[in-house]
Amino acid sequence: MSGEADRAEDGGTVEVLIPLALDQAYSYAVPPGLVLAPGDVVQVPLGPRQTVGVVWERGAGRGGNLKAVTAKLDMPPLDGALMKLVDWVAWYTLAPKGSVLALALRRPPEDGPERPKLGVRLVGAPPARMTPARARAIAAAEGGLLIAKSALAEAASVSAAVIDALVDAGTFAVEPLPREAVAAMPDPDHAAPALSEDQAAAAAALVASVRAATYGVTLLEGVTGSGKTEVYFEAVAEAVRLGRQSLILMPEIALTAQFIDRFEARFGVRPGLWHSAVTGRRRERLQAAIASGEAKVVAGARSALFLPYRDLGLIVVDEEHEAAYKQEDGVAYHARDMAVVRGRIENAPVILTSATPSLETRVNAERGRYTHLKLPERFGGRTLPTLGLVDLRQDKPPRGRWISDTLAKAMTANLEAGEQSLLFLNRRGYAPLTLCRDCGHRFQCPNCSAWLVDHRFRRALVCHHCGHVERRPHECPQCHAQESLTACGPGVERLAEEVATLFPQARGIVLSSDFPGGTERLKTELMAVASGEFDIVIGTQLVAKGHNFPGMTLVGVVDADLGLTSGDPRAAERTFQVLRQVTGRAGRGEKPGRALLQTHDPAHPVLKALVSGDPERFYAAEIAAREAAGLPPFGRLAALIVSANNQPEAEAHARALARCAEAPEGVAVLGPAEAPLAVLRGRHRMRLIVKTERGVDLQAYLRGWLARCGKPKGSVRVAVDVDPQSFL
DNA sequence: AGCACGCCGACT
DNA sequence: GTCGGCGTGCTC
Repeated sequence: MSGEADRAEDGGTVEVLIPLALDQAYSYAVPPGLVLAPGDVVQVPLGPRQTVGVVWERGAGRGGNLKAVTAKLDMPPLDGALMKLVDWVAWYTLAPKGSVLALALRRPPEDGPERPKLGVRLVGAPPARMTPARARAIAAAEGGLLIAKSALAEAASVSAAVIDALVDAGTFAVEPLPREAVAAMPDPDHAAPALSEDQAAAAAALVASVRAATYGVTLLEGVTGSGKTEVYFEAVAEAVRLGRQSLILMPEIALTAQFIDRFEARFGVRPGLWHSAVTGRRRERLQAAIASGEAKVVAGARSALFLPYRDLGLIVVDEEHEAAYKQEDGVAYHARDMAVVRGRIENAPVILTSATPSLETRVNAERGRYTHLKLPERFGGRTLPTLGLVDLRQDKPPRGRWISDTLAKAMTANLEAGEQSLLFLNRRGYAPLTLCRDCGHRFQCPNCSAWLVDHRFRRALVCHHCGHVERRPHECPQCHAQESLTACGPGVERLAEEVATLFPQARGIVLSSDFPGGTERLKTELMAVASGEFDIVIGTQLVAKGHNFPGMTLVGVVDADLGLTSGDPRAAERTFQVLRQVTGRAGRGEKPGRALLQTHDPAHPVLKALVSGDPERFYAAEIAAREAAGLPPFGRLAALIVSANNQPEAEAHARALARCAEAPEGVAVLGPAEAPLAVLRGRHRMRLIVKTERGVDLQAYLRGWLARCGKPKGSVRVAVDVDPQSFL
C-alpha cells in the first residue's frame, strides 16, 4: 500500500538497502515508536509492493516526503562484519550493492511452524491378514526403533501404502521424528590422526595461527596424498576447541561423500553442509545454527562465504586454484579472494590449500604476504613418476596417427607387464575439425564461429562452446561433393580407434564427460578401471583427478602443446596444472610410474619445468618472463569481450578498453568462441569480462572507460579476476 | 526482482 | 482496428 499511510513526519530517517539490483540504499522515515539500528532487517514499501531490506546506516536521508519503514522483522540483524563484506564486495566487483546483499540476506522465515517428519514404530500385534509385503515391512521394523516412513518402505521394498495399512491395523504407531541435526557438535579429539613429522609441523603452525586469532593467510601446498586435509583438520579441531566457527570452502563438486566420510571419521559427526542442493527448511535451520554460533564447522561451496557466522575463527579454501571458485553470472566474484577479504574483516586466519597453487597465490607466498607451508611430495615413501618428453619432430607418427613409436613401445611393455596405461588427450569427440577435401569448406558453429567437433558415437557435429548440435551430412553443404568430408585432428574417440588397431588384445575404455550412460555409469566405470578391469584408459581432463588408479604405471600425454597456444593469459598456468595432475596419476600404487609427454616444442619452458620435477622452476620462469616484459607479476591485463550478436562492436569496445588501460599490448581480445557457455546463453546484449592482475587500479580505469565510451551505467557487466591483496 | 510504459506483428 | 510480445526504466 502506498500513499499518505506510508509517510511519517518524525522519528528520523534510515538508509535501507534492498536486495535487488540497486546500487544505493533508499531513505525511509522511521515511524514514531520504532527504534532501528544498522543491520536490522525491515520491511519497506517499494513502488507498489512491500520488500525486505536492511538498515544500512542511520539518518543520512535527504529529508522531504519519504515513505516510512513498515515494520522491523523478527530476525537476527546482519552483523557489522557481514555488512562490511557486502560493501567491499560490491565496491570491488562493481556489482550493485543490493545484488551483493541478496547473496548474504537470509530469507525471512517461512510462515507456520515446521511440520515434523513422521516415523513409524513397531508396537502392536501383526495384522489379521498377513501378506508377504506386510511381513517384510514388519521384519524391517524389528527392534521397535522409530524409522522414517520412506526409509522403512525403501528398506523393506514395499510401497508407502503397505505401511499406512499397517498403521491402520495398529501394528505400527506414528510418531514425529526428532529433527535431523543440521550441525552436530564436532569432537576435536574424536580420532586424532597419526601425523608424519612434516605434517605435524605444518599442523602445529596452522594451530598456532588459529590460536593467535588474527588475520593472516597460509598457503598449504602439497600433492594429492600428502595429507593436506588431515593437516588442516587439526586447525579446524583447534577452532572447535576454542569454541569458534570454521568455514571450509570447496569447489561444489568436491563436496562429496568421500570428504564427508573423512570429516566424520576425524570429528565423529558430519559438518554443516552448504551447497545449492540444500534447500528449504534445512537451509533455513542451518543458517540459523550458523548465526547462533551453534554450527561449528560449515563445509560449503562458494556461496557459504556470505553466511552469517557469529564467530568465525578460521577459513579454509580447499583446492584454491580451482576455477569453480569463480562466479561469473550475477555478482561476479572469486570466492577464494573474497574468503581472504572476509578473513581480513573478521580478523581470522585463512588457509589456502592446493597441489598446484595459482600463480597469484604463489606470488603472494613468495613475497611474504602469505605464509608458505609445504608438505613433502608423497606420503608413505612413494616416489613421483619420472617424466620424459617425446619430440614429435623426430619421432613422428604416420599421417592420421597420433601415438609415437616411443609411446607405443612403452604401452606395449606395460601391457605385457599387466600394468595399466592412461592416454591423456584433452579433446572430447572424434575430431576437432571437419573439412571438405574438394572445396575446403570447414564446419563452423552458426552461433559462435568455433569449429564444430565431430562426435561419431552421437553421429553429430557439436559446438563445444554453445552446445549447438547438427547432423553430420554425407555431402559437402557448399560444393555438394559426395564422400569428401575429412576429419582433422584427434579427439579421444579417434584415439580409441588407433589404440584398437595398435593393441587389438588390450581392453580399452574412453572416459570423457560425454560418456554414454551419464555420470552414474561413469562412476561405475571409474571403479572398474581402479580395480584393473581395463588395460588402456583414453581420457580427457576428467581423469586428471579424483579416483585413484593403483595399477596405473604409465601416462601418455598425446599432445602436451595443447592449451599452450591459446590467448588466455593463464594458458601456461592451466596447462602446467593439468599436466602435473594427470602425470601424477602414474605410480600411485606399489610400482613406480612414468609419464611420456609428446610435444613439438621440447624447449617450451612449461614442459621443461614439468620434466625437471621442480615446480618452482615453472613459477620462477613464469614470473621472470612477465617481469622482463614489464608486466605485472602474474597475468597480463586481458579483456574477454563477448557479444552474442554484435561481434564488431564488442571488438571496438575491447580496443577502447585497451586504450583506456594504456596497455594496448597487454590486452587480449578473445572472441565469443572462448566465452563460457553461460555468457552466450545469457540475455545480455553485451557482457564484458575484464581479467586483470595486481598493479592495475581496476576501479579507476573501468570507471574512466565507461565514462569515455559514453556507456550508460549498468549497460556493461564486469566480472573481475584480480587478486584483492593489493586493495587490502 | 516486479511492474509499468512503449512500440511493432497476428487476430476476435 | 486491438491484444500482446518483451526491451527499457524505475522503485526512497
